[in-house]
Amino acid sequence: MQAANNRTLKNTLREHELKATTQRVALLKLLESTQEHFDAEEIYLQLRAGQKNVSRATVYRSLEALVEQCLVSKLDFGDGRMRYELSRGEDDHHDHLICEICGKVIEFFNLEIEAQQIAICQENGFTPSTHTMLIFGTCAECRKLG
Amino acid sequence: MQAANNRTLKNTLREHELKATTQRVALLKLLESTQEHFDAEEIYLQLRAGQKNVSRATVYRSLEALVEQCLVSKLDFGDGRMRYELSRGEDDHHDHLICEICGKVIEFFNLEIEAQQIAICQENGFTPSTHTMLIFGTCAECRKLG
DNA sequence: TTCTAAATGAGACTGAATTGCACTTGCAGT
DNA sequence: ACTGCAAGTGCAATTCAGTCTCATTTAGAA
Repeated sequence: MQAANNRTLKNTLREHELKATTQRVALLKLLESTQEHFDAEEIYLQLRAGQKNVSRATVYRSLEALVEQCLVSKLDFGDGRMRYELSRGEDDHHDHLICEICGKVIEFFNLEIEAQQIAICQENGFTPSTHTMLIFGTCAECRKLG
Repeated sequence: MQAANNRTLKNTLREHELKATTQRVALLKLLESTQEHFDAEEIYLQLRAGQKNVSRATVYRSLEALVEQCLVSKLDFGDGRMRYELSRGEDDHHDHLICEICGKVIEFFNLEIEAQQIAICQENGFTPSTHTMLIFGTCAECRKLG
């Protein structure tokens, strides 16, 4: 949404004890500029297309560091590639509807489901840390076209 | 649970238009004998340990065929390997709690969550086909030991 | 028993992700 | 600003799950 400038991005990185390298700033900037869920290769290609010199290894290592600092979320849509999205803070949890036709991703959050999850964990003496919920199917647009 | 004999397993395969090869029978028998969620490599090694000659390619191809026939479910626990479990029929849907310490998997089913999922899909004009829900955390035993 | 489409085995191959190592750079301390 | 060096990067080699090719074998119908 808001286009944070490089200074802000650098500060964000430093606040999380990460060196503010040009590669990391460019990567964060890219993720900030989109609502899409890119995979590592797409991020690599986008950065290259934007005249940034980055290697794949750096993309992977930077993403790992950003995920570790909770600045970025790593998503597994079950197709063999991990996706990444900027996380909007600690309390930004949401789950995903994924269109099997066009690949579109719709985010959602449901308090009732979250509550039930906690209840289920309690029933099983289980202490939850994270959870993921994916609903696959067909989005409205693809349904019309189909 | 019940130990179906080879004859039954062969019939099951034939009912699903799959040739009842020794490899497939052995694979089904293995899955039937456990509540664990093996990955392909574990299945391959178990079959080999049981003096069955099977190749990795056959394990993968057989699992694919069995999943296609809904005799087996393919599960993605997000660690880069797919797990497989015998499915107990069309209406056997359940989700999973996964212990991050010991790897134990607890199955659960919650009608309220299922209902909410349907509601969410309707709100978004989304037609669901399948869904997965994983809750990661620490199981009761590991919590005690921790 | 014979025939043949389907299935298998062995190993080459793919694609995402990781690693080793030499080189570069952000930045803290002067 | 300059310097030192740990942290970060680039490249290429490697790993690892899974897929594919193709020659050989086999289930099961005729």
